[in-house]
Amino acid sequence: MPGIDQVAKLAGVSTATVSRALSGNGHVSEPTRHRVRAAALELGYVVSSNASSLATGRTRNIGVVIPFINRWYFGAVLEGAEQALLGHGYDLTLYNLSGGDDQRRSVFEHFLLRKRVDAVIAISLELTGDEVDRLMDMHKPIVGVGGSIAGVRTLSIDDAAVARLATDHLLALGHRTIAFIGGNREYDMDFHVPSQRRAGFTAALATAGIDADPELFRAADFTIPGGYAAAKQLLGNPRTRPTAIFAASDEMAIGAILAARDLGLSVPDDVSITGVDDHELAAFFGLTSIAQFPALQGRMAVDILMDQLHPDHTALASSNTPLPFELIVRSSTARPKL
Amino acid sequence: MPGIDQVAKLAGVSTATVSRALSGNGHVSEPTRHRVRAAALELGYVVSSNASSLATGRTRNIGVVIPFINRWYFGAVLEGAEQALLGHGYDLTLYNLSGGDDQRRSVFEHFLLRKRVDAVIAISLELTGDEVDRLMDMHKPIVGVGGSIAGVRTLSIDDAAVARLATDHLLALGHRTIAFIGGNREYDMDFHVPSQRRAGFTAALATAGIDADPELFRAADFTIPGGYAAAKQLLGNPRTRPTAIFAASDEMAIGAILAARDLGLSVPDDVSITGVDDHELAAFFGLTSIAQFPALQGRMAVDILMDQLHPDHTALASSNTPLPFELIVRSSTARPKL
DNA sequence: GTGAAAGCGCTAACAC
DNA sequence: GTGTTAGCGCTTTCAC
Repeated sequence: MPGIDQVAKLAGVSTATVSRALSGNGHVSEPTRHRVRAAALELGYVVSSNASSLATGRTRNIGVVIPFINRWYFGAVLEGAEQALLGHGYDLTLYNLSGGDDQRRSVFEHFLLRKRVDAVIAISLELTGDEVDRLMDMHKPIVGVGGSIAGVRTLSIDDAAVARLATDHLLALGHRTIAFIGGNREYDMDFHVPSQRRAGFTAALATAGIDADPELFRAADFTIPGGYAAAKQLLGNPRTRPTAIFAASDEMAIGAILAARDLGLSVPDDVSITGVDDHELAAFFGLTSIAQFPALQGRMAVDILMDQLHPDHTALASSNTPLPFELIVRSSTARPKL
Repeated sequence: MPGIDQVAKLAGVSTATVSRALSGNGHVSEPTRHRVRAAALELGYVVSSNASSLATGRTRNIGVVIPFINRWYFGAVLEGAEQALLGHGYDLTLYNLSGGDDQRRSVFEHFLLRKRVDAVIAISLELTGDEVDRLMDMHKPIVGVGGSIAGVRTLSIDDAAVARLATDHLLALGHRTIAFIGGNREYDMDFHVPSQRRAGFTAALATAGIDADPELFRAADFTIPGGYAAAKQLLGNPRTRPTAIFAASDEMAIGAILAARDLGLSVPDDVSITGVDDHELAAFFGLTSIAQFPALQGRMAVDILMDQLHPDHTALASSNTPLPFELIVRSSTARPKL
């Protein structure tokens, strides 16, 4: 493991020059730069990020805090962020907060504060004022994805608007008896995504002059089996069966499609179904969905951070940037049969 | 951001004592230890991991290199590793190698060598001799999951045995015309998992005195849609239709179940289907599967690393540890109809 | 454009 | 059991 001094010796310059030549900070003549590069290459020299971080105060490492890894949306955001960071020469340190409050506290109190990261990206996590303050105190930029956080730059889709769009699509097709599969309490913790989607759903119905029937609401856990079970309940009773279902996630919508099939109902002839996410399986199931673009969300979070970390910094200190979403109509929705 | 010297001042001791008291290395009297802890707490002091790493040469950070994030198996291994590392006070830096050769090279040449990680876990990646050497040169332990690598401590299931077990299950039920859905070249790159599973399949058939019919083999991409398409081909022709399908992954097996349903075939009455993984959806689909335990695999990899990093080090330098697997029989397999 | 030297914040000998 | 001190390997003024 050669050090900077060996490179300096080999190139016949000082360590200061090596540092400048390799980092691009400060002026070095072309010939010198070349000699240094050659020497570094020959020795297989790679800077020690610790020494460099200690000297500069910057780590080129971003902490990403995320509640799940193995759910499509979260994995996709993570993937997007990872690619973007790698492209900028940054590392990504992953903190998966699936372990409850203790773990969350320990991550915030010990891990993130060790000066190991330059900034943090929080995915679908509503940071507490205290958590934000501690990071701010250390001058660590934060960007949140998936909901707005007081005092923090965030990116999020307008969940109520998403739900309204989905519901309006169903209404426009002529549906009047529309069920909603939302989330249970556990999933409402952080940004109340399920509640907000339900609110948008209810609002859209209200605008169309329809009262939301509490019988047509089911809570589930954002998974395929959860959506399946909820839809079975909704669709099983022929007297109260809705002509359409809006599920707050594509996974649940896919579960609903499978439930309809198992009940001998045809989608969309007997029941129209729509979800949210544009999950990788949505096309396969012909699922009409409201796309949000998780990989893009990850990349955007990184862009904002880079902006904040590197002094072009036009940055608005705190604000929420709305994220794009888009109705993708496939074969799971149609006019209701007369 | 208070430094160690401030803590020292407040506690009325030297920085060395603070370091000892906080890290647990070296002897400090109980009262002193308490005073130091109290001072640290009061100031909100957290060690700078950079300074500490620079001084000790250890980072308490592990690099994890993984080809996919958003596939169930990989996500689960990652999750397992992450939990285990957090528990040991280690950070996890994630390198997702989905971007092709250039990215892979850059990760190995620049990122992993910056002395930022103490060790690396490679998931389903067959490291080249060169990649191994460079890491070894830096005295960085490596553990591989998912296949054996020359000179490296690895954990892997015996893919051929897994396939034999699945095939034997089908044979024991009385099936004689069994199709195999494997992987295409792209998925065979690293540890030849698809080829090995195919070999096990063929071997099991041979033992039963059956020649594998090349018409009953289809390559797919380890996804649900891929398995669906392959199964449609296999099951569509009534003259050549197999009575059972063994898919090299649960995702493909689930696709096959859906294909069978779409063709009006009953599972398992008309066709038995089995997969590998015990995917989180396997139970939902009643899929018979060979479970491997990815989260456990991640945890085991971490345990081995901890062992290697901390001087209990009974460690066998290089060897492959077989991983457990287990047949889980559900409702997707049964005797063939006469 | 380049070099000398003073840190960055901590740890680990080595003394006492 | 605790303090002193010399680094760990870089970066960055400040001179020249």
